[in-house]
Amino acid sequence: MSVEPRSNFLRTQIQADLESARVNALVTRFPPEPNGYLHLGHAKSISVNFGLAEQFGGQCHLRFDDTNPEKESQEFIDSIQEDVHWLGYQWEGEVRYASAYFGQLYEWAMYLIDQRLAYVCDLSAEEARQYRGTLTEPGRNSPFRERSSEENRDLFARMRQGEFAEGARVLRAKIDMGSANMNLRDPILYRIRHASHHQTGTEWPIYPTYDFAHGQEDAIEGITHSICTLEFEDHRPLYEWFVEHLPVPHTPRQIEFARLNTSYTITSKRKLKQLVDEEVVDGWDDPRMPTIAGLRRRGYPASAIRHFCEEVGTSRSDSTADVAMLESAVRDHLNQSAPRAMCVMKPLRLTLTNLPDALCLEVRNHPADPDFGGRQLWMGAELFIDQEDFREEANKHFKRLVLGKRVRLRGGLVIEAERCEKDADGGVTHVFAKCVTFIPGADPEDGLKPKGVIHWVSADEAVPATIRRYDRLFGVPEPAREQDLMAAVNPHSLVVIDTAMIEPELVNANPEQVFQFEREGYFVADRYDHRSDRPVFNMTIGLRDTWSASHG
RNA sequence: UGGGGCGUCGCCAAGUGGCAAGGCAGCGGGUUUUGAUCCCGCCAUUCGGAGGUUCGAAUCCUCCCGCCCCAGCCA
Repeated sequence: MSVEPRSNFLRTQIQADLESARVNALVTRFPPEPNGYLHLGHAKSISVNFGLAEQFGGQCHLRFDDTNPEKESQEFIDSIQEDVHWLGYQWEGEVRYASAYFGQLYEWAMYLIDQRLAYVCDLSAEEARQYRGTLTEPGRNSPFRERSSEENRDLFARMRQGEFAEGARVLRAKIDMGSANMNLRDPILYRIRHASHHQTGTEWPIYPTYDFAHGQEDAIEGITHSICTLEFEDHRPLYEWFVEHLPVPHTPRQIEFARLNTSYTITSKRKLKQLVDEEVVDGWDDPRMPTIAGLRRRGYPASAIRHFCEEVGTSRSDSTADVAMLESAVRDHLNQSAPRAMCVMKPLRLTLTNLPDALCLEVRNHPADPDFGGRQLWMGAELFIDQEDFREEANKHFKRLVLGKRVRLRGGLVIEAERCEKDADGGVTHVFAKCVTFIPGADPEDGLKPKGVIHWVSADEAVPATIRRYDRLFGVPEPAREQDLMAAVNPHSLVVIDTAMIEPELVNANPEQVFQFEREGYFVADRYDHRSDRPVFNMTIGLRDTWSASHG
């Protein structure tokens, strides 16, 4: 089930770096800002960074890039660690924090000041924006650009002491206001924030920006390959500028790859939050959410998510992977790992008119893997089958139960429908059938084998259960492009069925345990809501269906 | 319109001058006590376009076209 690592530009590059001894051993890092829940896009980054370290016998760090206290919290730090673990990865050593390097970063800022490569700028945010110029016009030098090192040291030290108001001053690198690369137009290194930080409390009234922090964090940790997404490409010259001008202990290198987009899904934090806030979903871990917590609650195996990330590849071209690839990986893994069971979604009473005694059937838990063992199922005269599996009359394409026709009850006998009862509206309420065979697994003696098999549960033993059937949250392939996101929400993304009847053993399912309900799909015992006296299963994904689409 | 990237099958994606991998989707057929799984077969004479170099080009050169990113004291 594991996928062979396939060739991609990162592996090629790392291989070359190792062979040329540019680096001795690979060290990567997954550096989320703890300001939200991880989603499928993060899973890709995690799989790239941890996967590379695994493949090349290197290390991967987990580092919280916590340089902006206002948006971050401990809650996210905890959930991110849980998600990374759940995905099957373990970071090297302790969890790292950018905030743990604030002291070193401060010293390096002073170093740049001494080198006359950084200065305190008193321009307001609005003024700074005007001085920056535009994409086609160069910027102008700040009037504060030529302050002496002494004055800059004093001012920066006082910024650090908390003497100034937020927005009053910033520390900037002195690079080139005329650069065609906006990031080099005297980028901001530090800003004043009188905010409490989840790790450092009120120790720091100034916080380094991403640009001033990231490469140096990498250097401190000995990261050899700092892998990020394409939008940071323009930041690379700045990343390198700091590494070059500062006395850092290592020389990390930034490499960018295209972020993962998946059809029918959205990964914008703002939009996901909107879904939660407007109660379109039941929370960040709603089984319809593309968050790791949501995918987990949906029953998607971590191994399938890893498989998908590997299969989709890693390149530098913007692309949108078909969500069908993810679904295929999920079915693939679950087909092999999920024990089979039976669940009747819409029960229709079936009476076997000529069954002498209840039978105890021995049923396999997996059709292809004997290691799953078997279970005993009682088949009495009173059963439930699905309403969808019976018709009074039908053409030959309908391979289920039809009046006067035969069908096999999964794991049991071959029966033939004799008659049915209907309610005032003409809906079938009860089917009567006779057994054509009486030995489980046997074929009819007259040689007329049924062409269909349907699932069933014992009316006496089956237990009622709540089934939550999920479908795609959005009805359009690129919801991110929708002007009105809410209008693109699939109104049938969740259908709750309270009338389902399950095999009795299923009440003992462990939370998060996935079963294949035969002929229906894969279903997971809800992590939080499933109880033996009140079973709740979430539909992970349906079985591949090449019939109903073309035949209704 | 400045700078930086990216264009290989419906969707991903290998390929780095020598016969265009693979996966997903799709389509045919076989097996099957799940209309599932599994198995077999089909699915790019052509790589955004046009020129050029070469015995030979998706790969090198030139021009053109399209898409993405950058003007936060976010990351």
